[in-house]
Amino acid sequence: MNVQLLNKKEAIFESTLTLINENGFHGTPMSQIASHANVATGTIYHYFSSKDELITELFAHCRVKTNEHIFNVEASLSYKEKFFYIWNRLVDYYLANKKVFWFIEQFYSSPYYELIQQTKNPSYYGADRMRMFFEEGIQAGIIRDVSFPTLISLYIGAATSHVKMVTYGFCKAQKQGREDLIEIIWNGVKNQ
Amino acid sequence: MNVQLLNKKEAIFESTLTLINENGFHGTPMSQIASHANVATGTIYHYFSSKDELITELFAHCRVKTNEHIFNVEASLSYKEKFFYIWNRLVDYYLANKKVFWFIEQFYSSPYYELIQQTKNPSYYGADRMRMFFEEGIQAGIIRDVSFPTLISLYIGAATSHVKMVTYGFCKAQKQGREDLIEIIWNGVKNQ
DNA sequence: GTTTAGCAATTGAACGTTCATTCGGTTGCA
DNA sequence: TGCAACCGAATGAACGTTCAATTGCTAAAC
Repeated sequence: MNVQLLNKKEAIFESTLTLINENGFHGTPMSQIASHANVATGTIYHYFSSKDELITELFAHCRVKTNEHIFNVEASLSYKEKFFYIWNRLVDYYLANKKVFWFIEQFYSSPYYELIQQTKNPSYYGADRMRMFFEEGIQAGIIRDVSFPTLISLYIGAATSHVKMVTYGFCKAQKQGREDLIEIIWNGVKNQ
Repeated sequence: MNVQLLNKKEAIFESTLTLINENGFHGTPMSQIASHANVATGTIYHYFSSKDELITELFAHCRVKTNEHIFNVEASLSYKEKFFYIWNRLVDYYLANKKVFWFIEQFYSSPYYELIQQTKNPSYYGADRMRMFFEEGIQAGIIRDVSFPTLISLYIGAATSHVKMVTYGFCKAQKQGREDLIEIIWNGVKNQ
């Protein structure tokens, strides 16, 4: 697969992301994706066997990209620093890539997600590194032994809620709110 | 509008909720909603002018029902007790009405939400009572003076994330996790 | 160095289906 | 008598997908 082909697939991904953000899964015909990406309708079916596969693969693609970005962290940092750093990287990434954020949100809360949960494709699971990171902190006695879903609910839940607030325009003093949030979570989960 | 009519409208709402949960906004034809609700297709158009209006009104309906439920709280409780009580009511309500929860989630992350944000219909705003409740705590000096979006991100964000975890089947020890969550949030926002 | 075969990439019109919406007619209540 | 509620077949537009035809590239054959 040469560069040109990669570009076409990327263009299809990018157009799908943009149009689904504007019009939703329905309301985004393949023909529209095609013309937005400057390819013919049939070309999409050269890369993806169906609209469902296109959307499902785009989801996996977004997850991989997001994970690559947020876990790109200096090993020399202290655990606490990493705890803050990764969270801020996540919020930054979503704010800078709102289309990715909303596509993932839309996908999670749609029946699509149940479909891919049944498959075993590891690309769909993004939580492994997060789990490892939390376990590292628990085993070192730095954070409390709280269950993984609880930690995720706090850490990821607060990050996504914050991004939603900013996107909806409910959040004026963004910087202060962000710092408060992650500090409250840290204080809640750290030992002592 | 007599009782029979209310029942029909309720039946249409209920069927829409069920089918959209299973198949999404797309994948749920009006004809299917009609037969599931035991009415003719045309009847839906007697109550709603379009599919979009049906979905938008269903959203407002769900929000009102949810708010009615969670803010039904004993005035005699202390602020801290109310803080815990309302949060648990919210989680309970969503867990007992998963279809409502997922419909709201799907709606929020879809382009529908942007549409209704432009309207001035107060039914669509569910945050007012939550804001009042937080302001009450801040003014009484019981909770820290943290911005409203920050409080919402923690309080609602953690609740919805928890419900998602349970629904996805990631959350085994549900009871402990719930208690940990709201306690961590309380400790993070209370004064002293 | 040119030819040629073959396959991947690409096209967009055409197909068949599905779906939101309409509408002319019926029922039932006031 | 009139009007609201209700019906469901009919309509027409939109959409996912297919496919026969074309282009462009690569590499083997000469």
